[in-house]
Amino acid sequence: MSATLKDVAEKLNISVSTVSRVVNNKSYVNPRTREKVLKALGELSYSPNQVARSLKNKSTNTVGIVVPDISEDFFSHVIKGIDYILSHNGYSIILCDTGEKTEKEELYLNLLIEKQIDGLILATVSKKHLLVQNIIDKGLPVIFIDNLPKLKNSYDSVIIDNTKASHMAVEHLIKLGHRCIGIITGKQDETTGYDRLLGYKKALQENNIKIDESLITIGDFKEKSGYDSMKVLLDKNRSITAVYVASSKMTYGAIKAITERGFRIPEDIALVGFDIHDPSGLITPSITTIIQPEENIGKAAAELMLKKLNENGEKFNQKIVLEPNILIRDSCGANKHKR
Amino acid sequence: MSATLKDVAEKLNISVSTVSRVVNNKSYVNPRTREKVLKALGELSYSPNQVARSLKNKSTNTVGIVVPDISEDFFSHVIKGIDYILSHNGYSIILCDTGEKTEKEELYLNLLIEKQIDGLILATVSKKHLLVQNIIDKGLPVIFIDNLPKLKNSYDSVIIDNTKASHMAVEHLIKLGHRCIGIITGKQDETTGYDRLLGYKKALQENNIKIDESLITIGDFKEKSGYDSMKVLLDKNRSITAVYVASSKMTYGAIKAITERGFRIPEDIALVGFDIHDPSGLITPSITTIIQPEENIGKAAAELMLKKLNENGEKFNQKIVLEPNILIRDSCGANKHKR
DNA sequence: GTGAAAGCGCTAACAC
DNA sequence: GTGTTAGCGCTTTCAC
Repeated sequence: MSATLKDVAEKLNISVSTVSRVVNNKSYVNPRTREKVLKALGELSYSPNQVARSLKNKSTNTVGIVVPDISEDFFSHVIKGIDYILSHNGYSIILCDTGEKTEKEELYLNLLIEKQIDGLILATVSKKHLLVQNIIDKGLPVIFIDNLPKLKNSYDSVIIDNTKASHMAVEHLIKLGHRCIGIITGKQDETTGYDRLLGYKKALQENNIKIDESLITIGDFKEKSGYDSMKVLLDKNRSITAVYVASSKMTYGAIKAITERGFRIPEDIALVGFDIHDPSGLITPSITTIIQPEENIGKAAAELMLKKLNENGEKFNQKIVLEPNILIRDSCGANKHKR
Repeated sequence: MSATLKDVAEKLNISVSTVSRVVNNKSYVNPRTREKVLKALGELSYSPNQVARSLKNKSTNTVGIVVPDISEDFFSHVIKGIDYILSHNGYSIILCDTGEKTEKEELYLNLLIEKQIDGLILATVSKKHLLVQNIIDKGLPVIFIDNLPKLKNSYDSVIIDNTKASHMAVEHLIKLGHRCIGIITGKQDETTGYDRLLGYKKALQENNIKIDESLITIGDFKEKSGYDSMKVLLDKNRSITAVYVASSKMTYGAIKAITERGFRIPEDIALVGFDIHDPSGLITPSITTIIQPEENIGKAAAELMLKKLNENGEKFNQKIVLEPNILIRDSCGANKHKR
């Protein structure tokens, strides 16, 4: 076992409070005793017990992070950004991967509460917000990322402008001459899915293109739904010349469907994807895509968290909206296409 | 604030110990009082304070995970595996991303000690093992993954058979008729880099191919070093027909170098990469690659950790070695190639 | 079957 | 400037 304040105090025949004072650099301590203590601290290689501190201080310097899938590029990068900021400010993170399961999310939230986290950053997949509402009501700082819940009051969040993201993607296709543009978005009870459809519609309307419901498909952000939706689009609407797919995995699925049906990208179908990273630079054709500033989302969330943690008790209810980017690569070609 | 045992006890005019007993289901409690307590627990929505428990029990049910870069596919998948197993066993994880910095690694290790973690899973980048040696000597369960340190005694680890991985890769190239095969491996003071070179040499020797030092290059697992090393290989050795690259990022770099020099894969240079995932299936040419069973590495590490945690005090010093896989795709062609 | 009491390691009034 | 004390919320002997 490692040494405690008491051990050090006994060794020097002084009181624990004095030792505590030098450890924490609080209030004056006689320089001479201070020296002695410092020396003893080193000799016994004292290391403060944060659990005891936490119990006393009612603060663990820990924030919980709950995400659906840590192996997704998006989340791993967000987490990297969070950890970068929080670790520089004396906080550590307890990471929880829900595997996109609502029940697991609940288990984790309860566990985190028991562990007395100081704050929570949450990418929720749940539709029932009772628990998280309780947590917020209790006064624990909570910041939502990625997907936003429907709660009775406003709350803190860091997201990208999903409407704008879609708008950018669809604008791009329209500028290239496409008018019959399909979309594969996410479920409409998730803000990400909803907003991404909204931006699509807005872009079309602004360009006086009639919205054709047969060009709209709803997936679940997973690969198979992208594949299935794309097949539906190709079958239902023979004049489709372009498609915008609102998640990375669905994009992969959609591309497989397009290829299987014997169409070429971008010659037959132009495509804008989402969150397509391609670190190898070898994806062919390279995919024009919306990119979220993941690490910055993480950093912004962490900074907002620090603010909430410090200006204790204040309710900010900030909604930080970062700008998405569009990365123009080859999957839309450069010119007007007709199929 | 949430209710404490004391709150519940006072409400019922009984002692905290009784309440504690029903919460923990320990020793007999009169069924009638038990009922009453259960009811009160619910009414006050009691939630145990794990910090207090931890202080008392000297166990936090938390394991620290320290990795160089959480946004790397390899680590994010390993972590997913770890969390999957540990969360099912009542443990949570504190995640630390060192950004491949030795100093940051040390900071984190000290922090984790202060937070009184019950165990540590570590992918170290450090060459100085003083601190981690101390941690092990203290009796804290430590498991190494990915890269292994040189310590005075044996220790627990979960890795893949890196020698075998290289052997498989090079065998594959030899079978295809290549005899002049380059390698880009990692630093020789890291076990990963060393073992991967070892397997390369073994495969050549077994096939009576003389080892040519000009075909061996050492990178640092990052993209640029793969790029630079490949250029060196192509320049130094005009008869090279194949290359094996021992990390994902270096593979990307190497491919860029090959392309820039105007060579084709696999026609001019056959290539076997490492950890190339390609969820899109769109990388062209698709890369034949060694694949590590990441989630299983994580799961194995977590299970070993649980074992150490439970059979308290025992020293296992197990070295769990998982099998790598080779995924045959297109980057080696199918036949004998000469340049 | 239940309660009283000590103590985990620390901090922070409050004395002196 | 330093020591004494109480207490954070919990578990666990030890009595009764």
